[in-house]
Amino acid sequence: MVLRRAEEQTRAEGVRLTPVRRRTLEILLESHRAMGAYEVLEKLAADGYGKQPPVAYRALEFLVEQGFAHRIQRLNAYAACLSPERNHAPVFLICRSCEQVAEADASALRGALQDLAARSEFTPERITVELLGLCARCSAEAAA
Amino acid sequence: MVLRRAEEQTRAEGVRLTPVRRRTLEILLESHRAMGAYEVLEKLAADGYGKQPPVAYRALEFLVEQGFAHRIQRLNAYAACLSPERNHAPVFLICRSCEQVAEADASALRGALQDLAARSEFTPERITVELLGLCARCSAEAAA
DNA sequence: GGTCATTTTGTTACAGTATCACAAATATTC
DNA sequence: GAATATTTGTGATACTGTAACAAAATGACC
Repeated sequence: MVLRRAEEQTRAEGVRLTPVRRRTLEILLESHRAMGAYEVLEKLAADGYGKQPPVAYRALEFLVEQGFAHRIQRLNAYAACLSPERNHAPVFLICRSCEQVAEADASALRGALQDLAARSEFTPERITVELLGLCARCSAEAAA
Repeated sequence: MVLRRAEEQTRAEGVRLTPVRRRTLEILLESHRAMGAYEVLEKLAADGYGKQPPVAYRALEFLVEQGFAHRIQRLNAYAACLSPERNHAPVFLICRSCEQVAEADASALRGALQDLAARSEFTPERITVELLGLCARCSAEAAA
């Protein structure tokens, strides 16, 4: 069970699975859905915890750091498409330092993703593959 | 050249690459980065176009529809991790109808992604793979 | 060219998402 | 139990995105 494992792991790591944090994990587990931070916040507030956004954001951040939860990504930024063939599914290489975005071709991944979706009887409509990290130049600078 | 191709394609499709839309594409092309909608808006406003968010959002939406730009995804929702081993890189199967999130294992993709990153001399730190679509139940309901 | 329907642009107003800065409370260490 | 560090809570505010509607531009038709 996930909660039990979380308790053990936090004890082992010397970090604290405090009541808010624990309750936040429970909320995510109970819903089985992707939840917005404000949705989590409402439930925390209903249980007597703080009512302000940072309460939820901090607990969620902790869970993500510890690997107990994931941050599901959604829309926020735009980049021109450099190879505008119809229906291409690019991989984005996003540099977190200079914010340059490179596109690479995802066709090698496509087959694997289709298989995976088929095994779960899932019908994919939009595929998102992003690598966040450092581009060649910035990682050279970081090393210098 | 991307702009020229966009002109031809829009003419062929019978849609209009109006001045704002064209300028928006130029702005994205000039920056070579992922730009937020408000950043684009500032530049549009400086060029004498509208100053309100919808101006940028609409132009960007058009470009994405036509395949001239991509929407880069960012943080918005959270889900509990069901297999909290350290360093696992899950694929998310997100149902756009019921919002359930399933995790599948991405290890099959990992190799391909590493290769791809290596070829671009890119150092990945965080990998995001998401499939947005319909889960088995919702797609059955949609068919009914 | 003038009229009509359609599309596009612009604005106001507002909803949703996220962070900063600081105070109060709680644990941990010695 | 006093000192320190961590965590929680609050108010204020910034950033991101959308709804609704009016004005302007475009295209089709006569």
